[in-house]
Amino acid sequence: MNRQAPTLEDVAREAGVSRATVSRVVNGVRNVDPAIQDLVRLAIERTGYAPNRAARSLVTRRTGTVALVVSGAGDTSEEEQNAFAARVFADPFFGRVVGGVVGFLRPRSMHPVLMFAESPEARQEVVRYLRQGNADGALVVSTHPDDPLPALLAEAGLPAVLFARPVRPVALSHVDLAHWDGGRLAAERLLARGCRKVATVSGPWAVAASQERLAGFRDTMARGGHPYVPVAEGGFTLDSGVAAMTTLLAQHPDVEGVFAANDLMAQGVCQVLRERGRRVPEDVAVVGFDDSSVAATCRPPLTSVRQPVEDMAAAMARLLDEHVRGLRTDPVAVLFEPELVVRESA
Amino acid sequence: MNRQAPTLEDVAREAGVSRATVSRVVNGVRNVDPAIQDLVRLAIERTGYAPNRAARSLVTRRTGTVALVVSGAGDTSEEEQNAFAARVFADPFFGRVVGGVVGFLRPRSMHPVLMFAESPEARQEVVRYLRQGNADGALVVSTHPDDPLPALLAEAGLPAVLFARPVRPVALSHVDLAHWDGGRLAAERLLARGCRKVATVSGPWAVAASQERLAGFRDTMARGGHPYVPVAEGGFTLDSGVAAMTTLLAQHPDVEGVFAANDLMAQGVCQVLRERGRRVPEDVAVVGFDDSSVAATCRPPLTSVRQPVEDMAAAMARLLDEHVRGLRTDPVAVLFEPELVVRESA
DNA sequence: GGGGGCCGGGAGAGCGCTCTATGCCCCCGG
DNA sequence: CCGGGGGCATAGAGCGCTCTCCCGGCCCCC
Repeated sequence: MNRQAPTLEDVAREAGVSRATVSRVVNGVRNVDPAIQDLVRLAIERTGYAPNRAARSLVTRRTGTVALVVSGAGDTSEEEQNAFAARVFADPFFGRVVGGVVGFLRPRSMHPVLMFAESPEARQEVVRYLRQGNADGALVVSTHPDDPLPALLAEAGLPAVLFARPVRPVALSHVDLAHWDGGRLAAERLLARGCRKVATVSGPWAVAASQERLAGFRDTMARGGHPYVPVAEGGFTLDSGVAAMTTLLAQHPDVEGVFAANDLMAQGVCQVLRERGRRVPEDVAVVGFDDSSVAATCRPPLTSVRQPVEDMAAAMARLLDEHVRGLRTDPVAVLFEPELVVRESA
Repeated sequence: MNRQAPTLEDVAREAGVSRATVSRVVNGVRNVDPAIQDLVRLAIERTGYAPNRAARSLVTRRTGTVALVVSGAGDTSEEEQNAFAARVFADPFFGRVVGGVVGFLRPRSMHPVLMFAESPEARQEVVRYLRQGNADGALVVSTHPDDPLPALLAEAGLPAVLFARPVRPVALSHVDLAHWDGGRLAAERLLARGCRKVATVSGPWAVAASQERLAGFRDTMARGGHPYVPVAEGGFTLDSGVAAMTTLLAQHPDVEGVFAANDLMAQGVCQVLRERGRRVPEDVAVVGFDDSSVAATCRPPLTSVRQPVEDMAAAMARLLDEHVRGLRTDPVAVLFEPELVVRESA
């Protein structure tokens, strides 16, 4: 690539018009004589012109880029930083988020830049990145309830949208699921199957979503005549599901139905049950949460409460776009409804 | 954010020096009087200055951004496009690639923008994106051997580095694994365990890596006195591993060792074996490939041929950086050595 | 037939930064 | 005491684009 990239000036000269006219054609604004439009388009074709985005965004103050930030908790050690990305994507959830975000951005010729904010320095880097005008705003997916990044962004007045409602209120828009209803759906399914003895593996206490799923589940079970439901806390990982179910089974060997707060843990639950000689769903029915890819590949395939992650991620991108363009100024919360997907496990 | 972001000019005024001096301090070049440096730094602090990247890259013709492209095959239908991202990240492999890339980029204040090129339009978009100067170059991970993107990039003279050697030679640098040696390591392990009857689940024929892993495995088995090794072709997915193993087991019920060309398929292999009443590794030893996260979470944990994906990804980023900065002009191939990680499955 | 509005196009001023050319000042040698 | 040189800062010219004026011509209406 020795030859310089053609500029607006070159195209203008080629077409025999002014820079401004070419710019108008490129951006499709104002009325330009159709004949001249063709002339310009031809010149663009001939010169192989591609508008320089740096120059454009220098004046428009827009970049067409958004930061997609996966934000961790406090202070991840230096060594763990490299593994953070791999760990994050080990959960099929994030692939779906990326898919949803890209689905919205692509038709608009926008692009996501991937950032990880699992340490104080990394968080500062995110803020700096946005302040420098590298991206128009941030889509933040927190893996930890105490994530300080949202507050940092709000404080700096940077456009951002969160996945899930933050524990501490922050002046940012977010999307979320009606977790309580998700818990309800799981309970209704187990009740409908006639399960008498029911237990649940919840997510981490500190996570609001865990609490709500649990509340929805318990309230509904109570209404169905089962006021007491044993709970074991998990950490949304397969291993934690195994551990929680092992505990539950020791205390309640006669369990007939289990609700796990995500599919990964439900998979662990199934493993433990099978190893202990219980058949799923004949002896014990299992309901998962998320309807992620593991729900389908699990043995047996999991009945799961579907979280429309792609739609939620797309909505995040849409909200951010509206904030960036000034179409929306006040923070807003968009709530999605879960749905029960019945497979074999319950 | 109503107040305008401070500019170099503002800082210069605040510090009582010229724009150029502030620029020198910010970029740490040339000799600037230490006293004045402090003065400037103080002014930067006070004004909360952050250099505008668009303006900078307009003159430096560098962006500090690289495109991380996951490139598919031919023409994915419109509906599938959204799911492509999710499918891609369902393979733990990509999470590791992202981790390796970010590990290299971050210390240099560079960032990856995620792109998917699974349709002709999407490929054009990648080329356009780079030609517009949105990113300095591309890191390309192809999921399909016939991927036309590398040729497109080479033709346009855009800096790019590939993961894995392309089938059709292309004037681009790439990193790759010594796949043949990987196959050899798997064979040696099964031979050392005394497996007599051995079979293998290969990757797709069209993929060069599959061929080489298979060749290394077969050649080594032959040298060990087993000239005939049954093969079933898989597609690097869990389902395809299940299907392939089902076929193999039907034809060779007395199999004692299985080499699967990646961990996902090895997991499928283990599932089938367990369902058919075979114990792993007591009855049948299983060796996987990649040493991905599923290798550790699989039951039993998989003995696997480790592919240093993070290192390879980091090397891609480093090569791209060298190409972009003109430190390297001719394409180069960097080869990595696999390593056997012994767990329980073999 | 003349004036005002409107439409299509051009000129030029920046956007915020880098970097070259230039100038100032001080120190040193003759 | 003067000329020369080197360190350190400044001035200013762009980088490629958008966008606000502004101007010329045409149409329409009175």
